[in-house]
Amino acid sequence: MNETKPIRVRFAPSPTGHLHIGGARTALFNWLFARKYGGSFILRIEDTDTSRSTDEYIEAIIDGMKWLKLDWDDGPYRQTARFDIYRDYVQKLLNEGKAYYCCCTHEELEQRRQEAVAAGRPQKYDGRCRGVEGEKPDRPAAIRFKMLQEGYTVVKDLIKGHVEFENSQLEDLIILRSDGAPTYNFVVVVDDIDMKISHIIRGDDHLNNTPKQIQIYKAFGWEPPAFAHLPMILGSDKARLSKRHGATSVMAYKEMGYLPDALVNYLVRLGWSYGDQEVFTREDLIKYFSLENVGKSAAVFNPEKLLWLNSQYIISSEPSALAEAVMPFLLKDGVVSESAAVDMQWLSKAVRSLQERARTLIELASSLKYYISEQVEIDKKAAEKFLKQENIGLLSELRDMLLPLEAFFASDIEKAFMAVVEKHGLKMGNLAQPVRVVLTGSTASPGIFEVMEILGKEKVLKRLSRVIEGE
RNA sequence: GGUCCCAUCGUCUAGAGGCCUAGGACGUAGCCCUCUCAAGGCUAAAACACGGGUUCGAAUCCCGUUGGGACUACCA
Repeated sequence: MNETKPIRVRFAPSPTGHLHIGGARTALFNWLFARKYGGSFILRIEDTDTSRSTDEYIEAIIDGMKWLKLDWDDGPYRQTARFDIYRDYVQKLLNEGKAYYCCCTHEELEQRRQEAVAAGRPQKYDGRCRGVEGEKPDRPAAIRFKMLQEGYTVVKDLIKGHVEFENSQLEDLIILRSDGAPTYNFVVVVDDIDMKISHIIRGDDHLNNTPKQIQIYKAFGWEPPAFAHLPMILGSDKARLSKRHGATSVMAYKEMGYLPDALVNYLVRLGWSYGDQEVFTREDLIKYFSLENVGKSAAVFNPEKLLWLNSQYIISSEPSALAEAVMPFLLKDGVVSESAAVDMQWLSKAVRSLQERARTLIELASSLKYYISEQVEIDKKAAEKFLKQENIGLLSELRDMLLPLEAFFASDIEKAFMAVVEKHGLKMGNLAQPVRVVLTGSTASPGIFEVMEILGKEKVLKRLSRVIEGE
């Protein structure tokens, strides 16, 4: 890449909302790039729009980054803390005649835009204040950057390739608002130079901003960083992903019981691939990641595939780690009152039996209920189908066989169970299903002997008796 | 409207001119396994947007058309 400059990349969200799917993917690619090449990953909060930015959203974004385990080496910087720096640079442009005061009001600007639309002309600032350069006017004035109008600007993008823009299409953009706050296209340039960013990896919604920014770099005599514009993430209707497509906040996925590694794995495959491989550890990703394998076209976010990946991560998790991860969900549901009250070794065993049956931690917690709770609520339809009178007798016989058991392992239980089955010339399922309904409340569960072992003799007998006695 | 980007199964993608009878994954359907449900295994249906070139040969290169998206703020 660049032989001389050290690799430094940044994620620069504006705190006007939670960390969303698109932002997280941008952060992830930057993070991977930094980790891959031993560079630095910088977090910079772009809060120059003070009317829309909040401290709560800064916290929310940081929470999201932490949950995804995207650690940064430098920052978070806040642009509102750097306004003096930006103003100095604005002044410099002013002094050099590369920027000018503009007294056009919002209303005037808006009116001229309307007229341009009506006349079918390009909506571009007409540059009327360009002529009246000089000292600061008495009226409120913004400061515009004098955009070069001749020739064209080339963006050499690591993903999109060679992209040309005609300079005459670029307008004199406002770099300092009349209230003294600098604007995005200006501060982003100053910061990326000041923070010695080597590669700007961001969404391709910024591709059109890039030639404007390149002109600002040039006005200062700065060498721009390398650019890499990532394709967008779309909703199912191919429109830009937004709230109406469902959950877009990263933390919403935490609450829905997704594992951060699963979400990271899903996100990285949106626009990037490594042959036919679908599941990657973090180490894999760092090892294999490359901007060269990033695609150019937008990707539709597919919740089904994310769900599948999550199930894969749940299956391959350590039961003990999963038990820890599911605890907040058990507490939230009131299944357990305090985590200290749970035997984690036992819980891990219960979790292990459910791993390949739960796609999210919520599903896991939900199934765990029938292991943990004292009694179980029996599904009405399941009861109608399997708890008929003739089955109650079988349950009673099974209870009699279980009663004297001293060891209550699956193998012991199976012997008792099979004795009843064989005595009546039944099939396994004839007894397994009624027992399953009694013990778990539903017709679907892990293997019945395993369920019984995990529940333990006491709970098993209690639940059987409750049904046999018809309470 | 203008500027820019993009275009392989429904979706994510492999594919860097002959390895393509277009591969994998999710989802869907069927079968196997089986005490249920999963997981797992096998199988199936499913795509190179269209039209012109270039070439002995094009999913791959070029042009156009169409379609989608982004930007077009004193938002970022």
